[in-house]
Amino acid sequence: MNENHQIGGKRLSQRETRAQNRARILASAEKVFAEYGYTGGSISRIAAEAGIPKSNVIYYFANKEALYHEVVGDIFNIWRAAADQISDRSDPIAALSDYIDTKLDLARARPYGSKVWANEIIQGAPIAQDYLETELRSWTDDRIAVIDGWIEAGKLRPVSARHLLYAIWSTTQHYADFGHQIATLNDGKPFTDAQWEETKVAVKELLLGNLEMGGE
Amino acid sequence: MNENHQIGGKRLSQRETRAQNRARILASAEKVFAEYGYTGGSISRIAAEAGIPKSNVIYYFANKEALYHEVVGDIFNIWRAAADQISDRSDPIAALSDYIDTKLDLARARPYGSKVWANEIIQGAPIAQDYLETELRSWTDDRIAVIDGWIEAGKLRPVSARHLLYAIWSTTQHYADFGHQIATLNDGKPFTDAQWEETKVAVKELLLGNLEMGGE
DNA sequence: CAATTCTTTGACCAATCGGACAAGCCTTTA
DNA sequence: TAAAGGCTTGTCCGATTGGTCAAAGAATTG
Repeated sequence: MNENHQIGGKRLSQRETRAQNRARILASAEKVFAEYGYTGGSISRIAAEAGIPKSNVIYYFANKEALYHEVVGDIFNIWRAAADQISDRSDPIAALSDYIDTKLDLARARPYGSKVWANEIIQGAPIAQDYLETELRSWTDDRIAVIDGWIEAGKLRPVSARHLLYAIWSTTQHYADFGHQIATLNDGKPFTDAQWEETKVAVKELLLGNLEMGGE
Repeated sequence: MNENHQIGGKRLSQRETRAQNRARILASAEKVFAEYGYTGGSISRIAAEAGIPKSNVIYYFANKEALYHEVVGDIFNIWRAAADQISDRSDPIAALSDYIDTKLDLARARPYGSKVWANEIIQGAPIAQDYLETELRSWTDDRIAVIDGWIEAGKLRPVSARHLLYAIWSTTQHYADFGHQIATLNDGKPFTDAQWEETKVAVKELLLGNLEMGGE
């Protein structure tokens, strides 16, 4: 009996074991790929992080690329789900505020995922290219249309919807991807709860403060 | 005689040869490290990019880490020089506008350098930590003081100076680091001159549009 | 021109990489 | 409980890595 295959002393079925092991490997892989990049994130390092032998990683994922592909897909799907909050019918500023809040929450909750994605794009998206050309492309076009609709309806000051989206993505993800730099400039300490709240307020004010119609 | 050691058929001195070879290797290393990361950017790949044997790279740079260190230091110094444009005495909006313009120009001119830096920070700054703790730290503190001074003097709306700096860094560097994603969303084509100009206008409007006192 | 120094390069090395594979163990199923 | 299938793991492999070294070539110096 493997000690990993129980929770609170209760033995797990093979189904549960499989799910648990895959999840553990995926979490370790996300961290290791974030910290060392794709090439530097070796299977043995991922295995050590997960506390299992290297061979066991290969057993659950056909090869390194397949494992990496799942890690990248995970964070993309999480972001996509969060992005669907920008609904056409809501108040523009409220919708964009929610989106920024959610993105910053994710930057805090899943920094490794954000870093893996950043790494992937920096290196030319050898794996994620399909996501970019299909899902991200259509999603972006949709949201730009929504924002342009708001502008035409007079609910939002005229701005470049595309560059607004890019600014939201870059600023929010910056707090994950460059978290180490930010922590170093914060006396080496990661942000506290209060500092994350200040960040939300500041980012929203900077990016959205100028978009409200009839502003002061 | 080595064909590399001449410019326009004129033979070069050893001094010139040395400088030329080092520069060529550094440029190749910046590109390769950007595209493959530190671990993935092998010496042989850098050598191939530079068109010389691997041993020759090691001859000019003691080891891979030393070469990488110079690449990282180069881009940091370029950014620092650009940042000194934010002078205390200039008009706040004009100074910040110039800074954003310069950063976007650099994102376009040196995208590989920006990507190497991003990679380095994402991975916890194993090499650049000293830059962060000394030069970046004091530079950031200085500029925050300048911006806060502007606010106290009533020249700028009250904002978080720190988060404003982070927003400028993240948005401008995003156009380099995520250039592949942006190009994919731009029908697979890199930005034209006109699109870069639009970017400058849009970024400045988004980040600075709300900071002017007595605004409309 | 001779001696010295600098540059170039291929051969070589230990370490690590991703991955294959087989043997043994455990769980499920009939 | 017996057979079958899934899980775990150590061992092994060719390829690639960063780096050493010696020998030969070219430039500089006296």
